[in-house]
Amino acid sequence: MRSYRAPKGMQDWTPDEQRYYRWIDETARAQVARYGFLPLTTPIVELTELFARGVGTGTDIVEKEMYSFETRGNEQLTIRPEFTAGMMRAYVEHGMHNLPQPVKLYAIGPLLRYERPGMGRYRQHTQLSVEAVGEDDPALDAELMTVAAEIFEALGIGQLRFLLNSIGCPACRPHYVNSVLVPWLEAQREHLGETDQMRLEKNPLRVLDTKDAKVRALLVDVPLLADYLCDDCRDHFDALRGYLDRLGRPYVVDPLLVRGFDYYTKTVFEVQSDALDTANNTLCGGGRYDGLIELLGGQPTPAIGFGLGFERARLVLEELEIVPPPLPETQLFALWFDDATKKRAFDTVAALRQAGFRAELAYARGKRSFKSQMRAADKSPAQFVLIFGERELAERAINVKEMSSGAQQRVPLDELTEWLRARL
RNA sequence: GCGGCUGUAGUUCAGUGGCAGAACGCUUGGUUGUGGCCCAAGAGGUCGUGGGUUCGAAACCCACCAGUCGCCCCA
Repeated sequence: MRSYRAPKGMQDWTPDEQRYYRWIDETARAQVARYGFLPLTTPIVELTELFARGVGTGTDIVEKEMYSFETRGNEQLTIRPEFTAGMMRAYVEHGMHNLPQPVKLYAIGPLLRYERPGMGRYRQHTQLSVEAVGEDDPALDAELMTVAAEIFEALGIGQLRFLLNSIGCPACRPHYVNSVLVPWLEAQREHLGETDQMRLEKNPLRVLDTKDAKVRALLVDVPLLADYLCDDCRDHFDALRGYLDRLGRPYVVDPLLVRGFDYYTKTVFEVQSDALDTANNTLCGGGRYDGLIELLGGQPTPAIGFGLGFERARLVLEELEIVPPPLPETQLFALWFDDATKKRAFDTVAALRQAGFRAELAYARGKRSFKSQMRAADKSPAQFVLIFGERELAERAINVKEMSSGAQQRVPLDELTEWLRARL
């Protein structure tokens, strides 16, 4: 029989790896809570139409990366490829515009995208998504970028690059794209590679994001959106930079930074790490999406959010040799000699667990040498080994051995709990 | 989806046409009740999968699958 593997681009989180994800999860929750963000859990699937409309029919995600299916009831559903559309659907559905604004929400969970997997890119991956809805104050933009930074700092990850840009709004971007950028790019058309020519047709802004070195060189002269922003977008961007400067938070304005979702307006940002020398070095990406909620049938409502990838954060932690705090591990390990002492060990371990200790028993179907049991105890993380012998059985006591020192002491059973509490 | 590289034990890898290997890890034992070091024994592999070439394939050829690097795109 053939053995099974996890589906392509998907991975198990083994016990050894759990500590990374638990730590990232707990750290993220603690950091966003300091800013008043509250957890929101949405379904892992939504109507396909929600993503088509929200993310944009022209995007790669909607065009070729969604896990979509039809239910027995003929609903067209899609496993979420991102969080924002579903969270905004929930905002509208639950009338959260009636709450004090902004409504600050976060979600953590798996997303699925049918992509070609590689290091740092998986078909199923995990994100923290942080969204603040109902407010267009650039101070909020600054705070959102800051909380992202603080999550990484709390994890001990430094050496990050914060890239920032404004991609304008429906009042100014179309004019720039149609009347300035496209004509300029058309004039350079012969120098563009195949993919950049395609982008020029489909999504001209993305040509700015090219990895083609020749095109990048040309782009030093490209007219920048920054010079064509409307007053509102310019004021917003200037104010955001002012707030970031007040915080002393370093960032780089990258006038060529654009992002893949159709819904972004004004602020876009990315956090990259030099610790990852792959192409997938973006740890965190986000931006403002002031038009999305109206697009999904709600009142016109400004909003901003970002996504932070757990798998990539973990890769950086490993690369930097940052070891997460351990999960709760076994404190006590009980050994025995024969049937009678094993029963006493079994009972005592059960009682110790009831008392709140993490305790394990040496197992064997029948006999097992004491040495073998002691080796098992040595491999366990237990600090103390509880030894149940015939002599101790008679005296209603046990020997407690501290593994780090090898020191051993006889403790009456009645006093065991107290004795251990004083030491663990 | 396109192109390059790589798939041998749980892990890291050796083996380049002639018996499937090493190290580490794992299990058990090393005599009457004590771990780490050491010693011994053992378990664990359809050599990624399927086809082809050959007297003979882990090795050579093809396809597929998976991983990885780059592109596309993204966390």
